[in-house]
Amino acid sequence: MKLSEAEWQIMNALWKRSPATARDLTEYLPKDTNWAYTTIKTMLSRLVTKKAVSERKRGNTSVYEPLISKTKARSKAVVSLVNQAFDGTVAPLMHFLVEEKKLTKKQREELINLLNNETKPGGDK
Amino acid sequence: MKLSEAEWQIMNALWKRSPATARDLTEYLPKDTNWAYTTIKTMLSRLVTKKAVSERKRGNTSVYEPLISKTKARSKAVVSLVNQAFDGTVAPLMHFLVEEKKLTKKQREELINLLNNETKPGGDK
DNA sequence: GACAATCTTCTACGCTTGTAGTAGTTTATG
DNA sequence: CATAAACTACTACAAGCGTAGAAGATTGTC
Repeated sequence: MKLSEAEWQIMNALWKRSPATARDLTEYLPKDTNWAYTTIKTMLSRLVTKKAVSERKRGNTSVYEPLISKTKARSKAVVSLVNQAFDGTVAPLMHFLVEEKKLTKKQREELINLLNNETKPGGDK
Repeated sequence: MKLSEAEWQIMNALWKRSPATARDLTEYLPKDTNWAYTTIKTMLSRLVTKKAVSERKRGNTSVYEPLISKTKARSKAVVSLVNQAFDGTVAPLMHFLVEEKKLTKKQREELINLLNNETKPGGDK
């Protein structure tokens, strides 16, 4: 299941504020996202169809919750990008990031740290 | 200008083999891409319209060439991903890559090296 | 209880994408 | 030259996406 751009917006909002009604979401979407209420509903329905989001009724109002984790979605997205644009392997992407994106000294140090600490177990897989 | 998935395929082929006819491309596309010749032509036309590829005639045959660099396209793609899925900043993506993707010892060392060598100048911007 | 506010479900519509067929034009070949 | 092979330009068409309106059901308020 691949998320479209607009769907990412919704999911991002939902990950921030989990059991949420469509109305709630309006506040958690980027301020420059001026979607009609029904647009949000449409996106939510589509996400429900895709099984990316669950829907449950409280009174006559739907309450939504993500069914896929942010980590999972990110992972998918990264894999797609890598396959599409980086010959299918992560290393060139890393390379690219390190070379192209000027990291601050701090960021660089932090990464080096991360890299030195053997791959840590667990996390939200 | 954002490239679609299929467009990436074409561009990747074109970056590998630059002045190329549609026919040429068939050989540079992933072997599992069994597109009809006219499909490739359609994609190329669309890319020409988008100004991502140039078209010039040799006899009655079109010869195509990329107008945007791979680096540029990659950059765009990374920025999109970051905005969409990583809160707009590169660091979390790096984090993610380092944590989620198990890198080999070698890759890790290489990266540390990269990180230590102050951001080098130039490259194909 | 009547009216307003809110929700929900359906329907819509133009644009992009993936994929390709058709018909007509050029070129190569016996 | 006649015919085949290769190209081009145009058209098509279904699915997905971004965006939202309309009509009907529910609920809150005076």
